Amino acid sequence: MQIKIATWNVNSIKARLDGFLIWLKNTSPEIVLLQEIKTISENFPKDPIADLGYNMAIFGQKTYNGVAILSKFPIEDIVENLPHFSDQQSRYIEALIALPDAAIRVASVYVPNGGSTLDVGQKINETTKFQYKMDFFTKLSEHAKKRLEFNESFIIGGDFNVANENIDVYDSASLKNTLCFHDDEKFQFRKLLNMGYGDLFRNLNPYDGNFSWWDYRGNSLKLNKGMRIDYILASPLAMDNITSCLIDNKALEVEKRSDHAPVICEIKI
DNA sequence: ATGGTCGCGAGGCGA
Repeated sequence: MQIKIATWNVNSIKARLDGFLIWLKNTSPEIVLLQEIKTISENFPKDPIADLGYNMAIFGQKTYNGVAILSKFPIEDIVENLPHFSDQQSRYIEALIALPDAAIRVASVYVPNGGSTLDVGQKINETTKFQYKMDFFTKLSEHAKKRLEFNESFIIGGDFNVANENIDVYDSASLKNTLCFHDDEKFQFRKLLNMGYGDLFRNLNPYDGNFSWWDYRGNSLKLNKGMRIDYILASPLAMDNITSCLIDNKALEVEKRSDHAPVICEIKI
């Protein structure tokens, strides 16, 4: 069988609900990894999503952040938060999806934005936010490394808040070492690649400079001044069975759009 | 231009 897995930073599930439900019905992924749902779990719009045939694992938070996993198949072994990281913010949820004749582990991750980089003249709390981002990445790497010992299909999708290569940003020269394109952030992200996880979009589309996020400000989407900061990463075992990966820009052709586009992959099971 | 535009929640913060 072949299944479709999508990741999407929706920037509030409630503000996005109408368009999201249409997209969900039309796209019909077997598994959806959501970030920035911006609601506590109790207020997540479960009913209309369940009506479309989805089970849900929701790790919400008031006002900010919040991640979730939707699945047409049973959701088991749910992990909330990165192990060994006492996080006040809801940014990581992982689960085992029980497919008919197999299982696949998936995670939805929302890496901290970082506030600003450690360049000269930044405020103390801003450097704290950047350090929090670095710490989060370190714990994510440690956990991802440990998961490789399972030797199973493991998919990590989400908003990593870093563009990895020059073609992943609209102007690599002017953005050099700015937030989300800083060498320290790339180093953290590349640790995941170097230990064996594959960046699906980049592996299947080596030269495509597509973006996944555009700032609401400055008419960025129309000018295509974006960055590719949303990824689907796959463990080596899963990597061998990926058949496609695309960024679904059409999902942003709605009145109330997110500032992120979904990323969708297909995998043979 | 130390701005801009969203979402949350009801003023200012976070992105």
